[in-house]
Amino acid sequence: MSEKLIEHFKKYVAIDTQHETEILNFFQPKTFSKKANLINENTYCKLNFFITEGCLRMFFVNQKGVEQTIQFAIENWWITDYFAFESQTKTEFTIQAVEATNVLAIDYQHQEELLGKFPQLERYFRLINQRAYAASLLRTKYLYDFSGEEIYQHFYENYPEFAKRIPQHLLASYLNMTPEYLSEIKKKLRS
Amino acid sequence: MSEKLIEHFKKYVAIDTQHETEILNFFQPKTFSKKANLINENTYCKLNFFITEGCLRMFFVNQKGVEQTIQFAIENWWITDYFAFESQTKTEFTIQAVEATNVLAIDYQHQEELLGKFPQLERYFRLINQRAYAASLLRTKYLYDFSGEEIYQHFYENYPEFAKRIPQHLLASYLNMTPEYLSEIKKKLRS
DNA sequence: CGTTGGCTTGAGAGGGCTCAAGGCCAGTGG
DNA sequence: CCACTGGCCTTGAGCCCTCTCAAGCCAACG
Repeated sequence: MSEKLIEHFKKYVAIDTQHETEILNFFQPKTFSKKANLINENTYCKLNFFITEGCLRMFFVNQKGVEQTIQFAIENWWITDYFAFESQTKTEFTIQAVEATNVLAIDYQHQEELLGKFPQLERYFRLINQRAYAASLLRTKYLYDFSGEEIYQHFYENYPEFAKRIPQHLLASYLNMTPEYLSEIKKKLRS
Repeated sequence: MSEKLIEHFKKYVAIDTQHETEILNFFQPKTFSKKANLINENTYCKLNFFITEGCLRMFFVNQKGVEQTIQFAIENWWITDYFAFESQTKTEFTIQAVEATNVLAIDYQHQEELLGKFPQLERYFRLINQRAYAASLLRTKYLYDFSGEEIYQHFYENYPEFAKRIPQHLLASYLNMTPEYLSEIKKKLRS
């Protein structure tokens, strides 16, 4: 399971084989069943998660009381509320398992220690963050430019297998529309 | 002018005084007048910019042919299309000066060289990217949760001086609404 | 086999858009 | 220094995309 993380590191930076175990020792493997919460809204966000298997989502409860998913994460992705994680404050988000999920968790102090000991990982995380940031901006672009129908089509064409993997109402909440409206769009596209 | 960059580095990592000049030599100071383009859509995005004075915006032309601003950047911010910058591909965005603006520019190769020579800057950029990413997610949250009126109010309450600094139609395009509708909101809030 | 959660359908409503026109101010050239 | 022009902001009417609300249906699960 843990090899996935080392493999992922190695896509970006060099890691000595002899250090692999030491690096992995900084992490805590955890398993969560479907719908379990990894981090709760309004609590301190102490952990950063690397997903080795499964799928997580990050959501908040909007003014109307409805859960809005702002992010999904699957195998080989990192997820946490970086703002709360870094500043050691309470988060506005909940991170929840969409499926049964295995993660490697690391807390802030261990992460700092790890980065101090293996500075090349600063580069790894810089690149990861940069990508995540770029992806987030692209997402904003789509939300600005596309109608609901186009957003769904775009998503479906680019991630067909993922669209099937998650419940429709979660996809709707990620695409920023009601489940009813998503249903209507799908019907329209079918015909 | 250039001291601003060193100062900014020093907020996050340690820099030896004796290295400051060497570091600054990696950068090229540039000045742009209002409405000048720093990077054009559909060209290679070779530079990363640190703003020492002024204000830039990043926009794309949407399907209807209208410019949509997806980001502003002011003093002490970095801006580029990281996706195109990192992958050396053409960008979908234009970066333009909102006011007369001074920047320090660095191209991809020089940045890599700089990071190789001063690895502590990997940490600096990791933290910068992490913040940018966190901010981008928060922005998405606001767009998901708030109505146009609330988005404007929120922006105005949090950045009153900035709201006055930029033209209204650019603010409208950043807030994802038409200038006409922004005008209507302002009228409503006035009364 | 009954209950519950998720998906679908449909009618009605409204937030935000489009289009078109008018007014105001700043910058430019004479 | 003044007139003119073009860009920006405002107003209003009409419309459409997407939401709300309410009901029905189906599959999964205890």
